Amino acid sequence: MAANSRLTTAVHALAWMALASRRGREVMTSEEIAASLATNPVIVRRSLGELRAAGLVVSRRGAGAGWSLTREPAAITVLEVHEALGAEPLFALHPGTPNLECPVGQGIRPVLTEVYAAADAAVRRELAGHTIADVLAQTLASQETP
Amino acid sequence: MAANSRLTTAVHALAWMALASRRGREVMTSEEIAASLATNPVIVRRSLGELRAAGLVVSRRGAGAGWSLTREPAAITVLEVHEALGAEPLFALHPGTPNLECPVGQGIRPVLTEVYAAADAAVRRELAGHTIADVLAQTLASQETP
DNA sequence: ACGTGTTGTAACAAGAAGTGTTACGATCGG
DNA sequence: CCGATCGTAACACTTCTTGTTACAACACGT
Repeated sequence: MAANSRLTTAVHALAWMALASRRGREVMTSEEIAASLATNPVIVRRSLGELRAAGLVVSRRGAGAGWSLTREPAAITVLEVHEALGAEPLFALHPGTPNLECPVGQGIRPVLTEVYAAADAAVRRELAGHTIADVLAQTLASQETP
Repeated sequence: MAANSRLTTAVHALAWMALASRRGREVMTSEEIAASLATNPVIVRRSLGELRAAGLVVSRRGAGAGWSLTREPAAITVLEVHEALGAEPLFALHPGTPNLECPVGQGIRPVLTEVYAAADAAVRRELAGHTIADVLAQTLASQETP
């Protein structure tokens, strides 16, 4: 369970909200969203709470409250979701400082930092190429062939 | 401490072995390598053990034993190191199965699998563009300007 | 104004993974 | 045969993620 499934949770929730919105249901409760994910409503609130901080969704309290998208699904990229969740670097440098008396230990960190940044940028470019609308369309398309 | 520093450890070790090899020291003990990383020899043996399984290094036991590269540093890409360490997927799908009665829950998994695979491929392309020799050269170059 | 439904959060448990340490058997060169 | 070194198991510690329960804050309808 090491790898992050948080992006999956968030994208699924947004796609589900996008579909409901298209059907006229603009507001959804965390419980309804959790039902689609087969998980706990608190998980949904936590995830969507981060997306709200990034401005992708809004929530209203009180009776008849819930969550809504703030934009068209076609205007939300998976990259934005990823960053809203506090994207962590793919790779980390040494846990502690390496031996600086060694030529490699002294100079390798900036080099690896650059390599890792390039890999990170590549992931971002890839995620930026998909929107919530794309994901939803492909999800529904895969079910039209019985 | 969430992110993987294993790639850093392994690349650092290989670069250090490459430098030593260039200086005539073909065999290094895990203790010498650990000294450059400022960590425990067992950490090094664990990392290099995975690289040995991938054929990137060899080890010899007994007195005067240690580790050696099996190829020129210019022929080892960072991608190979990454894969030798058992590269895990960047993102995971749902921890459990989502609700299959929901159209999104039913169809989203293959869609996300594709998106994640594309991101993975992008990282691999990036890492394939750097070799141990590159990393070592850049590491040493950064120290020539006092 | 009240009651109800929902969010917002805190607290906690369980599990997984990474890092580091100690210990000890296995192996090989001299 | 001895000593150095690998190979590996066992363990502790930390951090992260997921999931759960609990409860206060809040807002809408009546």
